[in-house]
Amino acid sequence: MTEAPTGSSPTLRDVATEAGVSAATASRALNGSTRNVSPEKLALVLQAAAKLGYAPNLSAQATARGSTKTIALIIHDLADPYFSSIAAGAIEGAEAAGLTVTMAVTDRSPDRELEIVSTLRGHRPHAIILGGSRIGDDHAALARELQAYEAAGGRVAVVSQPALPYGTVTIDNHHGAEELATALVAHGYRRFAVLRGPDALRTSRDRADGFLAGLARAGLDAPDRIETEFTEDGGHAAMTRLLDRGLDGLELVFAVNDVMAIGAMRALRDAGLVPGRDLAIAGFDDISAATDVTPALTTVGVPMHAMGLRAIELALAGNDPGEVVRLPTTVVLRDSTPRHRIDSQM
Amino acid sequence: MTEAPTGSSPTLRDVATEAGVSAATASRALNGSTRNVSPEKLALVLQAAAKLGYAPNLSAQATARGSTKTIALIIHDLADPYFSSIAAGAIEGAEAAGLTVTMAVTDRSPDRELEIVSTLRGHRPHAIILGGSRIGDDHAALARELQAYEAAGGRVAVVSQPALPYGTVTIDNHHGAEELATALVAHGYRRFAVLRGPDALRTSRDRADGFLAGLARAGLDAPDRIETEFTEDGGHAAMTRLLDRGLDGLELVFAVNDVMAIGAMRALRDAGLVPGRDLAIAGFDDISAATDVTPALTTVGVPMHAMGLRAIELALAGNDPGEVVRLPTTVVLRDSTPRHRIDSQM
DNA sequence: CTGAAAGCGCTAACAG
DNA sequence: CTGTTAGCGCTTTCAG
Repeated sequence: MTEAPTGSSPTLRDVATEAGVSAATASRALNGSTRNVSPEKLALVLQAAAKLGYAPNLSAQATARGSTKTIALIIHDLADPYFSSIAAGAIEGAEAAGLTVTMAVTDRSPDRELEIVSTLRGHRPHAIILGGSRIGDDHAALARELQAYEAAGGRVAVVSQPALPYGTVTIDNHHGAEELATALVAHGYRRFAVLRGPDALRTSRDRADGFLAGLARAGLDAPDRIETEFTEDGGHAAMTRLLDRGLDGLELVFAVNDVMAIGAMRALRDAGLVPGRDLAIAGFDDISAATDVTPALTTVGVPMHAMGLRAIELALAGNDPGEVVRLPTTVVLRDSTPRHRIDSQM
Repeated sequence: MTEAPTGSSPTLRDVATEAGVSAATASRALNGSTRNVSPEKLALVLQAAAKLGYAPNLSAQATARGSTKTIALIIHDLADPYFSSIAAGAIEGAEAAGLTVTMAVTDRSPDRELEIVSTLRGHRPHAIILGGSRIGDDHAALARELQAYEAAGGRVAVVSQPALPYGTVTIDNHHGAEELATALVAHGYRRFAVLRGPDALRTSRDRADGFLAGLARAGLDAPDRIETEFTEDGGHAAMTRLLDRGLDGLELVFAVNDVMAIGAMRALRDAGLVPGRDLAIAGFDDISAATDVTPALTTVGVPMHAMGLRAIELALAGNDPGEVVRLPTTVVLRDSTPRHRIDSQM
């Protein structure tokens, strides 16, 4: 691959000579304590810089200073609204702090994630943000890499992974799902099924368990649980399976995330049924698509943008190493779970 | 047995001494022409690096080499599926080439974009990718900044902005919309309205114009044009306005992008109407939400992911400076525009 | 093949 | 306030 020579960018020295001052003065005028340089020279330097179209070499700055103005953000999938919202929040927070965001995507592969952390470490970023829950439970290698980074003075913050010993911003998946269950029971529903993701996925587990807990608290039996992929197609497939088997009095299906729920709705329509009327559906996350679908999807709102933002703050503040910030979720009842008729109460 | 001092990462020299070789050899073993170092020393160095958890300081590497292994990606809005898909494609391409992506978002502000280009230039990235169409037509300052970057050996590629003198990957918005119009006319539609974005937005203009051209070719009159925001709320507002004013025989509304179309569908439902039945709707982009809504949205498919990918390739190849890659769009007819009854053909 | 030495562009003590 | 002098961590001639 062609190595484009960056040779001809004007350097600090160019600016300095152009302005008739020393490199040190130029540096001070452009960055350092602006206070200590005379107004005239300051103007001269600024003018020279503008004339030459000077842009400081950030790499050189970084090596000289020993620290960078960047934040490394690792997420699993940019095309997923869940992650891109977190990323948007993180970027906003970073920019507010005058930091640039470097970003890499893992495609949900733990191996790739490990590799990325290792590479990113080379950038000596101010902080590394892990933006999403991990697939597996095997953190050993990742933890070691992170450990090394932190030992060298780096900061780490994690979104939605209460498993690592770093500042973490998360939500209470269990509680959110429990509240949803309670609200749905109050709406008159009694016969549920749960569409859940792979068991290894902590998030999925917590949400499914929370939902069951909510039902249990209302004195209801544990519902059917169908395991499937954590994706829209997964939701579609699971619902199709459910339909094949016969609904048999089922009133509401809770999918552990919105995309699954949306897939389930699609399966219903494919079978000639109307979501919300023939079978109620609820999801989790409140991605923007939740209000685009018809009927609008009942779900649990997750403050994704805020999570990204808070993760940055957590990393930058750097007080309590293991601090956990738990952001509140909100049950959002929409048309996919209309108030249920009383006579179905048993 | 040298222990890395707490608070800083092990350096190349640390690895070198640990392995009992010179820094130069360590450098060669870890990066340079692996050929020129003896197998034993190679092994020694690798082992030492692993033991110390060494991660090369990329900034230092960059200053020494004068070039970086990064690509700077500038995007308008990460939460918008259109841009995040482009970004995902770009990231994929960059990673395939062993490059890291640095990313900044402009929030659709030209000033911010300019500022960002200026800052990014300081990173001396291998290439800068502008990932989306610009709001205004005033490129002067941006062009100058980019010019300076390129003069210093940087590469630039642009997505969807045929206005700048750089490698550009784009789609034929005009043609795509024209084809859509033709297809819809063939479906029996005759009375249209167009929801368009701000006039300054080139993309919006081209799509609206293309649609009109398609109708004109079929011998139909120019339809109503409503200008609004380029967002879902904009689509909602415009459609609401349209409803207030009375549909008056209107059969189909074409919104210049999918999010606007989805907003319009929402407005319809808010008014108690059924999209697709009472009024047909079509959009442009084919974002994933287009298949989530009910009825599924007729639209023009844009290969966003591929655009991001090609932009990287274009930048990296660096042959023709002003090369324009035009990716094909595809009309996708879905349920939001059912075949129209013949008797409405007037 | 390998080490010594000279930078890369910038910052940060130190004297003046 | 400002110039001089050292580096930052790494790469890369240039001799051996």
